[in-house]
Amino acid sequence: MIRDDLAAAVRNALVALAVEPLPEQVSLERPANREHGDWSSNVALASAKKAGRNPRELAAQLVEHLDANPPAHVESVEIAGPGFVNFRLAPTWLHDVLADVVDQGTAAYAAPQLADGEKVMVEFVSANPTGPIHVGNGWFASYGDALARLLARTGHQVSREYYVNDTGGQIRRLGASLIAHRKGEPVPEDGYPGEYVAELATTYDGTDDVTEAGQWAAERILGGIRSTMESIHIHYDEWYSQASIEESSAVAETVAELQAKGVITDEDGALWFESKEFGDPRERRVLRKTNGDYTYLAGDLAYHRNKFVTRGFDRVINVWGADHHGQVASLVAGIKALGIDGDRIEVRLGQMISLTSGRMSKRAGNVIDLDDVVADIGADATRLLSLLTSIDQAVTIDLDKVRSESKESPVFYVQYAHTRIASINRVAAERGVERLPIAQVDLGLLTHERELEVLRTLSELPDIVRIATTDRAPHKVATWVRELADRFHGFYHDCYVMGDGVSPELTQARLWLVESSRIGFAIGLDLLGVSAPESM
RNA sequence: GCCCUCGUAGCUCAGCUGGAUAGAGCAUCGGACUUCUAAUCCGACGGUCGUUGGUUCGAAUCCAACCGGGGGCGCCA
Repeated sequence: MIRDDLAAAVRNALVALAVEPLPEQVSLERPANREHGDWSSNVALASAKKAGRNPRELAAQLVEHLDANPPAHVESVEIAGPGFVNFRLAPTWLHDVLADVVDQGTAAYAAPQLADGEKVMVEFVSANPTGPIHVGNGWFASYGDALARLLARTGHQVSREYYVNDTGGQIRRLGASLIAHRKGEPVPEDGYPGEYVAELATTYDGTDDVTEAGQWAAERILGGIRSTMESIHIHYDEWYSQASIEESSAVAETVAELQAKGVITDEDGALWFESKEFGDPRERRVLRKTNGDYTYLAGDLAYHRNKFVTRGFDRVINVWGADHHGQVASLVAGIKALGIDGDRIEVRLGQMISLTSGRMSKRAGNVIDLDDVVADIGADATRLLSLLTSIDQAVTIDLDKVRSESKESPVFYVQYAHTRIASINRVAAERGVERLPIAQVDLGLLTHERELEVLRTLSELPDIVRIATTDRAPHKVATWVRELADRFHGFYHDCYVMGDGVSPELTQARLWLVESSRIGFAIGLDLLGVSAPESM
């Protein structure tokens, strides 16, 4: 990598100049402004003070040294501003990038191995099976799946999981609603008035037991959720039943283990977990109620003990909506109390998704089913739309706008760029133009600014993948893919691959540039779970 | 009240482990189709980065306070 080469050269220069102490890292970045060169280092600014030197003088000495011993591809080194060291490179460094992309291909390019097979579970959505999932759930679904894809690409062994809350009060309320519908009675105040319940009621032939009815309905609703997930290409490895945990001895065992560790107190016949000792801002939490029932927290702790201890996951990432924020501290406290390193659990809280018509609520009747959106704009647009923004952002969706603009959406923009690649290859085949082995092609002919922009963008992908993974921020990949599409459209417009006086040699070089772009799109779109069509 | 989170262009959002003149799409206005399909490209317009202080050579980015939006503080799940 060019950056490593440049960093090494700068480091050597610092050593030669006897700079003490040497900075731990020599940072090299791509300046926002092209006039500042291809790569820039602030090392003189960053280390001058500690070394007791003047930043500009240090920078000048660095430049002098680097000028005398220029790294590969470097055309000039300049000092700028308060003490930046700017490198101007020959386009050959980008030709190396092209060769590198093609050489490594979709499987290996931009696949930094950040872990050595670490077993990580991503649990996401896990919406109660009391109704179809809505666009807000879909937002987190796309996020969780894309994050799982990133982790898989970077050397993690990933498992996707949906925790099915198929027991408890909301299931009984669902059952009560179902029975009310069947009897033609009004749905209870705290019940589920949705039409889907009425529809289910017409086929329910079980007893009037609310639990039985609720479980029956939940199973059917969950079936719908599964197919909705499949429709946006999300495949869970496990649909883990809360009931299965609670019906097993796992909850009692977990609480007993905590008791054995002396972090449980018994008061008024209830068992309390002294959670504050483990970082919970709340003093303590009930694990077993006076009536003998275990609380949700107890079940959740048993579930997480199962994830770590029984199933042996090294790391667990839970993707939750911000409305579950209150649960985090207690859960983490409980995990620590069980003797599990708190660093092994991560809870990513996504900000709430609202509609321009207000926050989605069943009462307000403005819940939009994910199915409807997928039917409207398609799986790809649904996924990319949600992956364009960070989950830290509380977004507002204007559904009418999404529908009316879907033809001008980023999805079409990106996919259209990809189809242009296919189209170039198709026309090349029609005209009998064959791509020669890259070793026989003079990539040095690629000097048009549009060509170089494409290659610069491709050069950034490995960093993007790394940062998107460590920041748990797949939207960075989406931003990158859009940029690649932007660059490629520019190239397509200004640089014909065939005809129009383009020499056969230049055609060859450009065909390889097209191929490297194809690889870039393939990697980026696959990480997002968006398809890369050959035609539209 | 306490805790978390967000506040960037008319709208929807990038940029945030500090870097040099803050970006994109949409909207508005104006250009480019005999080409590998214009679902594209080029240009213009548009911002005291919520406010005020602080740290720093340098702050949209870090810190503090305040203002505003959202969320959370159950023997619900």
